[in-house]
Amino acid sequence: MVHVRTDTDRWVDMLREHGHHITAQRLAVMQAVSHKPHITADEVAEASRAEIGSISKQSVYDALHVLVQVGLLRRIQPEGSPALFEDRVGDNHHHLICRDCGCVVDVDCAVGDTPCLTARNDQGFVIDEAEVAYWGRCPECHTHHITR
Amino acid sequence: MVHVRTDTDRWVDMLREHGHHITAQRLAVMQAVSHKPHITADEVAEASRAEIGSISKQSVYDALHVLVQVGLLRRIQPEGSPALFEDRVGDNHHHLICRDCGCVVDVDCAVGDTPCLTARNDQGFVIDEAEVAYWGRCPECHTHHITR
DNA sequence: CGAGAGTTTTGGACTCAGTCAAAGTTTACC
DNA sequence: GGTAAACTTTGACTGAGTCCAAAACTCTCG
Ligand SMILES: [Mn+2]
Ligand SMILES: [Mn+2]
Ligand SMILES: [Zn+2]
Ligand SMILES: [Zn+2]
Repeated sequence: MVHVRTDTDRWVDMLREHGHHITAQRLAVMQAVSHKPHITADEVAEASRAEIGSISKQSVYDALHVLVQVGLLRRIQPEGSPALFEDRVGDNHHHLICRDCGCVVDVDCAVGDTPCLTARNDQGFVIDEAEVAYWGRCPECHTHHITR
Repeated sequence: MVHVRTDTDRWVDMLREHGHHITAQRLAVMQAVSHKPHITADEVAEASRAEIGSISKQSVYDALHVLVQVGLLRRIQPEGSPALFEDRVGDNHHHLICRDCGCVVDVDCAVGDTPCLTARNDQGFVIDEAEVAYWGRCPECHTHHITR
């Protein structure tokens, strides 16, 4: 019987590689985020509780921090929103954000793979990330807006 | 004697055009922001108090909101920072942000004038702003970091 | 398997930036 | 100058997240 490498296996390895313990809480948090990208800490808590019975608010935040550190999760925080977490990492993708309903949608980088890391004049800064947020209205909200 | 059109004149006109009252508080807030770009609400309060004696926290927030609305100010909010205000508006410039000291520096848009408003695939969104934040280390922080 | 070291989780108090709401004050306009 | 609308003040309140010290757990090694 062949062993199929599951997501969980990957998460476990990644945590171990970085010298972290494997806990039910951390796996539940990964599960929650992988099932709903751009999820809030609060929603993660809710989903994790459904999964493992109970988890404290603090553990959710701790787990999210560790998982971001080891590179399994990415944290974004649009203005006016609490932090959002996603498991699509390492591809430097960007986000479309609706001003009305706040929904967030992935969008591939317009420039390339390791892209947009070059500002026209970097003023001596050593840049490691270019974060792009496109603000506007999602299709639904736009329709409502003009037909009102 | 010729009348020289001051910044204050411009602020006053702009407020009036939008049907807002001219108040000492609003002018003091404009003054504060124009003297220190990327200033926090708290720092605005402090500076305004020095200018006009006293102003409540709430009035500072109210004034900042109105001034953003009429287009005299712009509000940005890097992750992990309270909101920052600046009077350089309408030029779609972007920001370099230091991960260590949090300092914020202006950088011209890499694309052009009404630029970067085109995502590769906008998924039906009607985009009105492309916000770009370049994250990294400022010259000083970078030096300290590698020589430590 | 069992013990010990080191890590993680918990719950509760706390912070910080910002908002709400009601009463008092100022501004604009006739 | 008098009036209505707009603005400011004060103080309580919220939401998201952090701090802390004690209790519980995971991992490693004998
Ligand atoms: Mn995303
Ligand atoms: Mn700026
Ligand atoms: Zn929408
Ligand atoms: Zn710095």
